[in-house]
Amino acid sequence: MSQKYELSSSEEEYLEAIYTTQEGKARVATTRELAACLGVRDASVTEMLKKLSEKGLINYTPYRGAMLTEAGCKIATKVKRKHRLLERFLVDICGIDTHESHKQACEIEHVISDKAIDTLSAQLGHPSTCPGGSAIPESDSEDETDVSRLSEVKEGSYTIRFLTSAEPETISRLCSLGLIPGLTVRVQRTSSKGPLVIETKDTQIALGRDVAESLLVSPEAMETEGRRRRRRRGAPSAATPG
Amino acid sequence: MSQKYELSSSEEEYLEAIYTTQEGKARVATTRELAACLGVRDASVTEMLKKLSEKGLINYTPYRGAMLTEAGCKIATKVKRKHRLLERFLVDICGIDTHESHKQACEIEHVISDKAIDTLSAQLGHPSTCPGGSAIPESDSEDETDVSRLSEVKEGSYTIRFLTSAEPETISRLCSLGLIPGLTVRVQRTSSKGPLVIETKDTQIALGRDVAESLLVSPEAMETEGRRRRRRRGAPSAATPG
DNA sequence: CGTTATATTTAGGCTAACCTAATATATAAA
DNA sequence: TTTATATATTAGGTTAGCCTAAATATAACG
Ligand SMILES: [Mn+2]
Ligand SMILES: [Mn+2]
Ligand SMILES: [Mn+2]
Ligand SMILES: [Mn+2]
Repeated sequence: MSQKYELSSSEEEYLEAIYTTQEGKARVATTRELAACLGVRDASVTEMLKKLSEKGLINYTPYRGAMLTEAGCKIATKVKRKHRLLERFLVDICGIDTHESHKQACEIEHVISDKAIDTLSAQLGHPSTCPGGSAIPESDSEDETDVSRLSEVKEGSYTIRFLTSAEPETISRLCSLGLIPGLTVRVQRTSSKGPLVIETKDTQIALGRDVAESLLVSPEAMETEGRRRRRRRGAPSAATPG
Repeated sequence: MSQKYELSSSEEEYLEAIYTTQEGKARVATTRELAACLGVRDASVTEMLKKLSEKGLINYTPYRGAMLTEAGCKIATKVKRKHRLLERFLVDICGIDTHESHKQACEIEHVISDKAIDTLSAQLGHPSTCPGGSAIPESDSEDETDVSRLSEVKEGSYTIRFLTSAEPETISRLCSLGLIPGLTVRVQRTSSKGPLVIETKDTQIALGRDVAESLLVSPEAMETEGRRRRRRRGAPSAATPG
């Protein structure tokens, strides 16, 4: 049933392109369209369409065009989701320009795992669109992570998940305060105006509202499986020396 | 001089492997070692060593082994840095297990840009080791973090970034003086002893040395190129629809 | 309907990065 | 030093994914 083929980057790329041309109106994608979209020659497209058809990922009628099958659509959607989330990440978090972020996203999308991308999505607050405005498909695996901006939470304990800001200095500042992912902080007072006072292990810090906005936190974690595993890491593995 | 070749993932991979076998002791890497490390056959290694040698990235003596040149080492270091930072990211932030994170990092490292990885490093608080414990090489591009304690700066204009103190009252005091994050102040005199005199928009304030210590400031920001560009982004580009 | 223009496929090549098998060199043992 | 073993290189082959040019199918037009 569910193909456990390992698809090549190129095969995924073609599926993604078909998905894109079909987006919304569900018409067939023509050879030329795809060639233009992918920056390859028509002949290369034909070749790949035959292969994808044999794998049951598209319905292909020679001289007529191609259309994703259920199976193909599932894969394409996943890839597109990764692409768009990665763009969000690269643009919003890393401050990469849109052209570069597209290029990088379109490579990383083929190697990043489903699990990693779901976490990333949570980190970003489950955005619904990519920087260009296109919709980001939902994940099929349910993964509730409760992430919000530090500037919006009420009193209590929170774990820092991520620093989001395109401004390097903001990040530097947060780092120099030790406010890095993994740290648990207590939010002390939250008057709707003025600085936010938070307490770390040994210090109190007042943060400007704007800065607090760039800190993504989740409620002090109950012991989750993922976290427990993470804490337990450490023992340098001889097998994967980095 | 500085090779503006675009290297393939594979070429980078070999450089990285040579780097790894050389790490610490600077001996040559043998064909067999590399083959084992990369999971390919000896013959494939020989082939690639010749190519890398021609590109001036390694010193290769047939039957003897290979060693990175200055140029090759620079590239290998960059790749390794990316690898290890990505592992940190995938393990710490995404909760991926070490084996998987190694595999993913080893692919992403070849496509993620220098700029993106530097931002990521900052996000993670500039970690010095990968999850396995190996050192993460420094970035060659300087990334200014310019935060210091008010008690230590010389005359000039500064912006208050944070109030840090173990004492809740200190923070309250500073807040009541209007010394909150975001405010720009001029430091007037800095005798090495005694109170510090600072000037805000409309007042002069004398601060005790100890209090000044809990104020983190950065130099009044000039408009940097990076910052300007970043602020300007935004307009969704029709060219790269995600 | 025939003719022309456009879109698509087929045929035949190329390159990077692998591989196996055969050969050559270097090192260790006798 | 000669021989045996381990290591490295060369020669020749395969595959995926691209290409160009030629052949063919479809669509558009008078
Ligand atoms: Mn892609
Ligand atoms: Mn893509
Ligand atoms: Mn790699
Ligand atoms: Mn690697």
